[in-house]
Amino acid sequence: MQIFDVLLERGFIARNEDGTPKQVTNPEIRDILNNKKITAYIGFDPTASSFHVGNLLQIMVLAHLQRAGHRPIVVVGGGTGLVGDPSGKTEMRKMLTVEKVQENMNSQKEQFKRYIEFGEGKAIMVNNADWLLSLNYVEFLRDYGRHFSVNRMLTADCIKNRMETGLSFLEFNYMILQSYDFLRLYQQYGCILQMGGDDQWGNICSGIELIRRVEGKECYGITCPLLTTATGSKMGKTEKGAVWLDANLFSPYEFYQYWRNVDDRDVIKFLSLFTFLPMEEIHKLSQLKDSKINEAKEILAFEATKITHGEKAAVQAQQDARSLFGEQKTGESIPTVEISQQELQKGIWVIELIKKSGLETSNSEARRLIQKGGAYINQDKIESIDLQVTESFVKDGEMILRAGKKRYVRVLVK
RNA sequence: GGAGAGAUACCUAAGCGGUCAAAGGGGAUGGACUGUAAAUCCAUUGGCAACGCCUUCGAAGGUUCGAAUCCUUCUCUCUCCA
Repeated sequence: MQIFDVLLERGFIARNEDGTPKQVTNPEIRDILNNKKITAYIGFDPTASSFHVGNLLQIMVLAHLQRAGHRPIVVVGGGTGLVGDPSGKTEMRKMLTVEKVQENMNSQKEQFKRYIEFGEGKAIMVNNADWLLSLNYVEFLRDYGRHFSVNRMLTADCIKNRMETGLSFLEFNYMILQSYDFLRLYQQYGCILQMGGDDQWGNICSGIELIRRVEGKECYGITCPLLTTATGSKMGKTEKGAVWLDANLFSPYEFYQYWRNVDDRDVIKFLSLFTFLPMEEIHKLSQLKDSKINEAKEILAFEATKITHGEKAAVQAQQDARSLFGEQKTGESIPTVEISQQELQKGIWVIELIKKSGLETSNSEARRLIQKGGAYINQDKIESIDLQVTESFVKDGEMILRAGKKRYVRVLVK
């Protein structure tokens, strides 16, 4: 099967009821993608120091394109990040400082390398600050501003939606800058396809329009569906916030657990999107019913963790998960805090220890957890809020704290 | 620049002089049930070595025995007009 159809089947391209692609500017792109080698891009604004699972879909698209022999371009939004994309948002994002954007950009760059191969003849990474920041205002308006119709822009969903809540001129310009990005990439790299999230439709179309006017050439756009989980919430949000791809913000174990705990109804969808397993295999897994689905969830968790954190971390996370939910009740990859021998000799108040472990953030919360009967130390329920934890609780140099059924922290004594 | 409306906890949204640490909903957390799932049910949801005390209703002042609630000024947001 060829790449366009692969993307379609795996769910990267939204489908209509009858299975035909829904969000493609021009059906010609199917033949082009299937039969030629082209250059395609997706832009990423550096709004945070790490990507999260919500961004993963777009990254996977580029990885698939590369595997199919196309040349992906990653556009890092060093310039557009300073403006802020209003698409899909109900209110203006906090303006990022120039330094923060720079910092975020640097750490994001490293993350791409786990999914996409860069280098001679391979994928390209560019920063739109390189051309956007040096633009001359009046010159830019005369050369490109004249191609944009305000009337037209106002009808784009991403702008229209903001007519209610308000839209600053700064954000209004985002679309123009992104369109200009596409034009530059077309001119410089022959890039003819832009992909992006569902909310990027307006921005992408606007870029295609600009290229048509300036260069008289037809380019293409495909958007990916906006992912929500079966329960309707946004993909990649947990109680603790976003599911980060950075191991320091979100440990491989927790990452593994995120996938291990997805809703039954999402398993097949996620296997298609977030692993490289062949579809035949995924179809087989979709036959699993009821509690058997857990096997599919394990595979999903393992494969997804492998892609983001590497095989070694995935093996470790899987091992630890099995041991924690099985007999052993320990593991190296679970979130770990350290405590000193001296501190323990004096004895430490459980509530203090729970707070230290990060399981809860205040004494009151820790106290409530114990009172609700959800706090455990080394698998024994903590019965009293007055418990003093001493060396007698240490086994093999560590203690395992647990809140509820799933939240584990390892306390390492040193 | 002119006229009006508003700002309440993680979000939403009641309260409009004491009974307010602040209803309801959502979310989150713990428990029951399960399959580390969903749905459902119960409980908890400002802080504090805690039947008490301390700090919170945009900010600062004021009125009052008593303020989220009334008054003044300020900041910000929205709507209409220019």
